[in-house]
Amino acid sequence: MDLPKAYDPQTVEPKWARRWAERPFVANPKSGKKPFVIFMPPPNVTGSLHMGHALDNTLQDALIRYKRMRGYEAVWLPGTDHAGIATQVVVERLLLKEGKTRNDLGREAFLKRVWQWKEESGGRILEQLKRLGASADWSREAFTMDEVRSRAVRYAFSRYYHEGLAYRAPRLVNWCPRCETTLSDLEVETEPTPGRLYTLRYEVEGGGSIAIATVRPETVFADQAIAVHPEDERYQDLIGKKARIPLTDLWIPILPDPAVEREFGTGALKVTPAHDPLDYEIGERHGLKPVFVIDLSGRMVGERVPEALRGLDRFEARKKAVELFREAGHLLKEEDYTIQMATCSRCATPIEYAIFPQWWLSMRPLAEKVIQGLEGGEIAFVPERWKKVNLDWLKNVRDWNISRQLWWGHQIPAWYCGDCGQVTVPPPERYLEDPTRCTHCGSPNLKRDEDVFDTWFSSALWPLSTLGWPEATEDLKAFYPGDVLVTGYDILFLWVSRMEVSGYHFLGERPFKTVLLHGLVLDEKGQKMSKSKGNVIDPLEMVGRYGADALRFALAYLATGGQDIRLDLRWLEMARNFANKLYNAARFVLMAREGFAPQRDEPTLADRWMGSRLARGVREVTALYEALDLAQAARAVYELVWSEFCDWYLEASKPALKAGNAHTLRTLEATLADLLKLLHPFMPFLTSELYQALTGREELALEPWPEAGAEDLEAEARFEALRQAVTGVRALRAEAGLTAGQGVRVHLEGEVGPVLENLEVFRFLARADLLPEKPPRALVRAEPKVTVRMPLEGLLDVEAWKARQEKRLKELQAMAERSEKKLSAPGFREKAPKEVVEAEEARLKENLDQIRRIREALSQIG
RNA sequence: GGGCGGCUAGCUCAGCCGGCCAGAGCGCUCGCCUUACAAGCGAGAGGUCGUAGGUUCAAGUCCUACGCCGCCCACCA
Repeated sequence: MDLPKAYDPQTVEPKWARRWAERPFVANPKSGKKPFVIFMPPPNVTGSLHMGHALDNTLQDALIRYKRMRGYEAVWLPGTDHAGIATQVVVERLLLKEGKTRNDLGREAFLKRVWQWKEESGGRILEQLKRLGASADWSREAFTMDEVRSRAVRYAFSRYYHEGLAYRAPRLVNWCPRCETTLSDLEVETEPTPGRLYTLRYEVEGGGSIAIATVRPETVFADQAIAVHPEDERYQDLIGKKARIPLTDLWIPILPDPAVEREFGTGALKVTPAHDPLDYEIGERHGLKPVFVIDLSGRMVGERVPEALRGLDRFEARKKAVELFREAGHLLKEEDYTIQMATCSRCATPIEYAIFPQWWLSMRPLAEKVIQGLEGGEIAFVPERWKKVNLDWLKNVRDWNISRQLWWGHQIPAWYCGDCGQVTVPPPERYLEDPTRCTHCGSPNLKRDEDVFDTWFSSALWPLSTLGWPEATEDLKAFYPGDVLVTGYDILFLWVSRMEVSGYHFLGERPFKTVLLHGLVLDEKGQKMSKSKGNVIDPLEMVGRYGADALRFALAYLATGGQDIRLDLRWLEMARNFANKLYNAARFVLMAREGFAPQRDEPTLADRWMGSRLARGVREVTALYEALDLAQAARAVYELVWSEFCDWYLEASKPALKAGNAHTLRTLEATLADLLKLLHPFMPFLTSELYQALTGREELALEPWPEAGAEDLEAEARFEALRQAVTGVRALRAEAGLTAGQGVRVHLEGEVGPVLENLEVFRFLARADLLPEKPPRALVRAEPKVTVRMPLEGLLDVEAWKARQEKRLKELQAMAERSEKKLSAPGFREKAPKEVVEAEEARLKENLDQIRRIREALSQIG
């Protein structure tokens, strides 16, 4: 064997990545195996892999690989999302370099460009996932705008429309002036922004005035009323009167409305239905007409706006308007104030509002079915706390604006009649046919809606559409509902809830059985990673530096309890070192096998011990995978591999190997093989490589999961005595100031049988020989099962040893005291379970015994 | 305004449906190139488990307040 001493992932990983990409794990709906299905959250075609994807897909791949080895028909359906705005923006930016806009090209040519771009670079992110080792069914790769998925979108809309759940209506909607499209409420964020609160005086008819507070003084020209709380004593005599908008001759009523907060500002609110959602609602209650003074590009428009402000950008206009009010004596007060600014979640531009007809989805009735399902426990949440969050959202859900004024996306399959003005949407039975005549008046004068659907409208159908719905495909029959949906909690509402809605509505059933929500990957300071902050850690760079296995293992190791992960590169080092450790352990086994000359074949104590620990390990790790606790599973395997297999068994096996014990070699090989299997879901590359070298078998991913064997408690107890003897010698050696190379002779007392029967193992591990006689004066180490004595001869450092013993004595006494107190506490013996009491007694006895032995040793040294 | 998460060793984190002496990785100290591995081996040091109460035979673990840090939802302009 001339394997290099240090493991180099770069020479191993690409080979396997290519193999799994070129010959993917293809799902077979007719295998007869029990299916285990995961829908991969489709990354944006525009995107490149970030740590969130790496985490998300590591967890999914670990589950899929685990279940595949357990004998399930493991189905992982991958794909990408067309990501409406994001993609359109990318291509528009490319056009800009040629000095063109999308309008220069026109819709058709522009879309051609986007598709072209998508074909060229849209597959990049999936290629990156393949490098991470994702064992998805690449033969079933889906795209939210491919033919099958487009059919699903058309069918879903047709159903919704004809069931009266999708409707078109003019309402106040969120508008992003930069993206030039409407946004759903979920795509609007509120950003605390330093600003100013202005108090303005409005003249009231018949003399007097009323003061209002506003952060948007430029919108006063769109005011339709002033509202005060109905029970506000200060304003009772003003209700019903009219006030004049400053700088204009426009008079607006003073109204009572309960939505007004009396404590805020002056207690009087200017009502501007066209430029504020709350005002819009108040306006609806009082029949006010929304009037716009800001257009879709964010500029001041309309006759109501004083000429000096007309055409100005909204923020420019604000400054100017304040000046005008000040000059005219309308500005009563101006103070610093933190504005809760509504911004576009994509581009952070402050939102405006607009009213034009949009398609809406009635969420209330749709959510109802989901609520029932969730309350009936049909979908499990991990961690559980998200269930309530999900339910609360569903219970308060508002209608969803599904239209977007973009070109890239699914164009809404609705046609408007040029004659009667009515809408025609193809019925579900002929959902793929474009209508040629208006269904209301028969006119052929039809024009298709120019808008496209919100990207999330197609994402919401993902669990259905990836299986070929609405066709009754084999896949759909075999693989719906999915088993575990793995994603970040940040898209619980945007995506998960909406899939629940689609699933329950169209198939009458939950789309998945369990939702596993993991945390977000943050930078070392706990901040979100973003390009603008420059704190992004690129997963592929980490793959290059540490290997994909190490990245995967570190992420899985850290994904505890759905907690956010502050990425610290030290964890990647830990994982890389672990891979190296495993690699070297395997190298040892392979080297041991080479030229091995069997002399005997009998199980050693160490063999039996390892078998027992492995049995327990398999049982524990398997249970953790089943509980979806992948972080603890990763930790348990780490412990098993490093602290048990490498630290003890590998070392203990050396004398037996030298003696030609074939049983030990077989145990080494078999244990390693099982450990590789347990670890494979986290570190697929290295484990596959090593398994192949060890067994000659081609594909570890397709090997069966290990069965937990029987535990051997007797062997464990006896090996434990041996371990304590070894540890005792090592500690004494260090306390006495001896180096590891110096051989020592020690006397053992207590449970010495295991040592005597495994003398070579003891001598090798402890580098010590046994003294037959108890030395009169010795440094002593009192372990629970054995007492180790090292004769006081030569230059032993007695002081260091003494200090150590004194310290140990104090600890033991403190513990013994605690035990005694506990045992004598009223109620303990009566109320605590028998095992607990017995364990406490045993502990006390052991501690007292150790104390006695240490005292004895100290007194003999003097 | 409502809700959620975090606060455990110098650092980054496990443990929290109560019960073996509170753990890991890194860092630190001492000693080792021991024929798988210095990305390593052996031996150690290092925690009033945010604060204050409470429940319990028993509390990082459950309850109640409070304090910071962070996130989500919501119509105080």
